[in-house]
Amino acid sequence: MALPTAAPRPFIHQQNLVEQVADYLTQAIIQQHFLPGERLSEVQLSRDLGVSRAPVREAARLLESRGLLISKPRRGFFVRALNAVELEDVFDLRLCLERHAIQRLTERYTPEAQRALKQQVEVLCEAAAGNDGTRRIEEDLQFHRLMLHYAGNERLLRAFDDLAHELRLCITLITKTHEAPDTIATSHFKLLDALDSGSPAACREAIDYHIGVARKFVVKGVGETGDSSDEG
Amino acid sequence: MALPTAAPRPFIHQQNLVEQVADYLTQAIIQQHFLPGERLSEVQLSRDLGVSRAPVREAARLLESRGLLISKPRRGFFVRALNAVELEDVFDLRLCLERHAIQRLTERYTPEAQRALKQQVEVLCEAAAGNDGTRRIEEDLQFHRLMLHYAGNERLLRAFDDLAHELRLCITLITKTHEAPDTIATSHFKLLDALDSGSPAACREAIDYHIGVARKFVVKGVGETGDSSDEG
DNA sequence: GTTGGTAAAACTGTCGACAGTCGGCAATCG
DNA sequence: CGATTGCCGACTGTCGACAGTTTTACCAAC
Repeated sequence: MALPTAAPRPFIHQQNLVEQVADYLTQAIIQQHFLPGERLSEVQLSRDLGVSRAPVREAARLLESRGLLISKPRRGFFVRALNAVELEDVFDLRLCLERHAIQRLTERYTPEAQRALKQQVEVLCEAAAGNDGTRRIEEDLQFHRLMLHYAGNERLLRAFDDLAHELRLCITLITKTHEAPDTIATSHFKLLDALDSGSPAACREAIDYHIGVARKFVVKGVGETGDSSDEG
Repeated sequence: MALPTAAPRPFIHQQNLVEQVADYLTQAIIQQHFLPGERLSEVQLSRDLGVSRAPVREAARLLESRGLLISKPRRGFFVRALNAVELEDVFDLRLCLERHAIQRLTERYTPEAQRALKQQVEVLCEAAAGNDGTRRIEEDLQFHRLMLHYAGNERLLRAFDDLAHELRLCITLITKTHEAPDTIATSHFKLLDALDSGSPAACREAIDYHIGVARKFVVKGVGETGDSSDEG
């Protein structure tokens, strides 16, 4: 069974201008080089990147479908600005998907899945100890991707991946408030314990707690930085 | 809707070419004017529609993000072919989303929502009595969209809308086996009754039953027509 | 100082064209 | 006779350009 390939490029040709532009824009947005609500000029971008407008437009469409950009006809593309309500919605949907996933997972919890998840938690803990905030987030997401993957519904995983782009957006939006390494470890080990117990109720409780913690962190962060509510 | 079988009017005049092309392609795919797995030529399409390749490409990207087309680098776009497993996954995800939605709905079941849903069921029943299969499906989906809407999470609704495109794909794929009008009515009235009762357990049971029925119909249909074995 | 109108600038939507690449076919070689 | 290789056609990826629209800047009037 092929492990899910998370972010950038494990393989495959990167001679694709569209993908390159999309990656560039994604990074730029997540790292806040563009402010939320900011308008992106196609000509400006194509000049900066040294390509024509066609691949820029296609990449922008791609990011629009991922919820990172918003297109307004005859106006152009704008960086998605999440307000508090939308943020709650994102985490609520995440809860919806992961509850379902973990329930399915209890019905097909193979030793292979157990091993892979445990290993990923270790990787995550290692990453959490370091300073690279981006990597910590990616390893965290990768753990959840693994859960979704072993839940045995690829479409469910795709839905999570779609959502993950927005998750990155609002998580890195408040990169200052990051959880302590031991909190992360505890939180994920609880998930593993619940899965090992085989009890759906315990799993549900664990995932509710887990996502609730993450949600609280982000909501708190938005409260501190002030929510970005401007988008006509 | 006048769908061109051989030679469409080579001219579409309205503002948004991309959306028009996307709508045209969506209809054409759903109504099986293109077979699953078939390759779509950009030049051919742009010639037929009387537009340039740029809007065709953008529309194709859009449909790719909706899961109706699949892009292979340097090869072009292919009509998505769903196999049995993917089909199960689609309905499982639908179950995931609607379970969550109906649970939320019980917590905020306003008279307005009640009225709107009831009215939509009546519209649906009326549509079910007629012969227009497409309209019946649309009104059915619209009822569920309303449920998702009144569940109060716009992101959840968007996830459903994304999925709905694939639902249409596999439902109309087997348009012959359509449910009897009274079955549709009964099934939806059960949902309304469950919501009126205010019991989350009853709601969950109702939605599980409802989607289970729909799933069975489609799975049966695929079994009859033979599953469209997929893309390499 | 503010407001309203007009004109210029910038931008998006769309188009046609060119180059690199892929798949298929046929001629050639073992 | 089967496999390999070179060629040909078709197609996608990308580009620069044009037209219509939106935004902005400027100037005049109150």
